Amino acid sequence: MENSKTKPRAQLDRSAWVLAATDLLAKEGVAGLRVELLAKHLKVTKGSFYWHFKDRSDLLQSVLEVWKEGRIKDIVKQTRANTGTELSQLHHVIDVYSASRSRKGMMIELAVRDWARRDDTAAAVVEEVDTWRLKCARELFLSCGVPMAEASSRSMLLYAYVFGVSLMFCDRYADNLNDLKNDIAGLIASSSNATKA
Amino acid sequence: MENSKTKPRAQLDRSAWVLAATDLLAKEGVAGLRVELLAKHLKVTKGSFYWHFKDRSDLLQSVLEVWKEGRIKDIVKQTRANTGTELSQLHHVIDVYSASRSRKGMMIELAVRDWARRDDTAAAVVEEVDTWRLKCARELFLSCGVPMAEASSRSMLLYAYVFGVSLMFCDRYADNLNDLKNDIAGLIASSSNATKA
DNA sequence: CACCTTCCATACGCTACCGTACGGCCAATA
DNA sequence: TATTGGCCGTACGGTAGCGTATGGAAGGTG
Repeated sequence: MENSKTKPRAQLDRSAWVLAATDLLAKEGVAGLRVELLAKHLKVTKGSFYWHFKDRSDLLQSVLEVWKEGRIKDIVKQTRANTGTELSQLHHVIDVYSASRSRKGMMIELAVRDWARRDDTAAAVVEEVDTWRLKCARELFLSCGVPMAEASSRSMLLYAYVFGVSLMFCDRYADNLNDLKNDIAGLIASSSNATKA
Repeated sequence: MENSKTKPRAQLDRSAWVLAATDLLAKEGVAGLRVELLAKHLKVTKGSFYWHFKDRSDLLQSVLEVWKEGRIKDIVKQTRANTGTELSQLHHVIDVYSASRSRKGMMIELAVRDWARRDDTAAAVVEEVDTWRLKCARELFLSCGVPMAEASSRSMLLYAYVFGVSLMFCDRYADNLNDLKNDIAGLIASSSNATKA
């Protein structure tokens, strides 16, 4: 019989560790993702950790892998547009990836990207995820009738904006932050060549 | 007589430490900014460090302060536009702050912003710098004839894009990266209401 | 020359962390 | 019930980093 999750003494497996590690990564960054601290969060000792993982970098590798798969699955789901609704789908993507929407997801995203600035493995993962996202967004723009070059530019602008705005503390500027974000979404998505939003 | 900088045995002062610390910050992030490592880079021991600084956080505080002053001075310099050239001035700002232009400056910027995600002091500094930058950019847009709300939106978009694109590894995507960046700059700066670019 | 101030080196204790060795608990199975 | 293997606790050595204490070199000043 499988482990019932009602059991107080649930055994930990790799995925539980990776999940908790991702949480800690979001809060503290890669440098703060330490195995003994993580073990304390999971109410066990590192003896458990070194049973499931060869070493710390083994965990980090798994965190990256799981994050990559999740992000790729997510982006294809979010950009699967029904014909004729591509424009609203674009706004949906901007909205979903907007910082305040899923704060935790964005914290992970930023931690991974900062990680990637100094680690080639993480950089490769980020690059792969970006490639998927840019590809999906570009196709949405193309479906809206935007020409190829502009579709590429707007896709890049879209994601650069989404990540960049989460690096700013814009929560403290505008009284009407939602209006401002809607305006910006309009600037990114509304094309001069395609259907007027 | 003051210390001549030609002396091989130049005494270190606070600013020399802060300068080197900023370099290390750019490379390794806040977590990697350690005093003994920094001392090794400066070919001295930490005995010197603790003469000039009370502790590590004293150094970090100074790094933040110096960075803030430098960024504020820089932004008012970069956005001081002659009448009639505001639009080209906007493109200039985008170009200057673009990632590949001043790689080192952007690495510092990203390190500080990641730092600010977990430190309130750093967050306050970043917020102050952002306020200045947004204000200066907004005024440029206003000078171009863009209405107030749109000027705010475009300013936010501008900086979010600039920081965000430096988080992406776009060097590996486009064969014609410059064209793509120019296109994006056009999207940000060219307004539907103001003078056509 | 004697003396003081400035700046740095050395040595120390302390903590946090990594990875390993090994022993113990518990459930499943024969 | 006896045994086995999966999972975890404990203890250890080793490293890196922080901050302190203290001594020493170099240069200015009386």
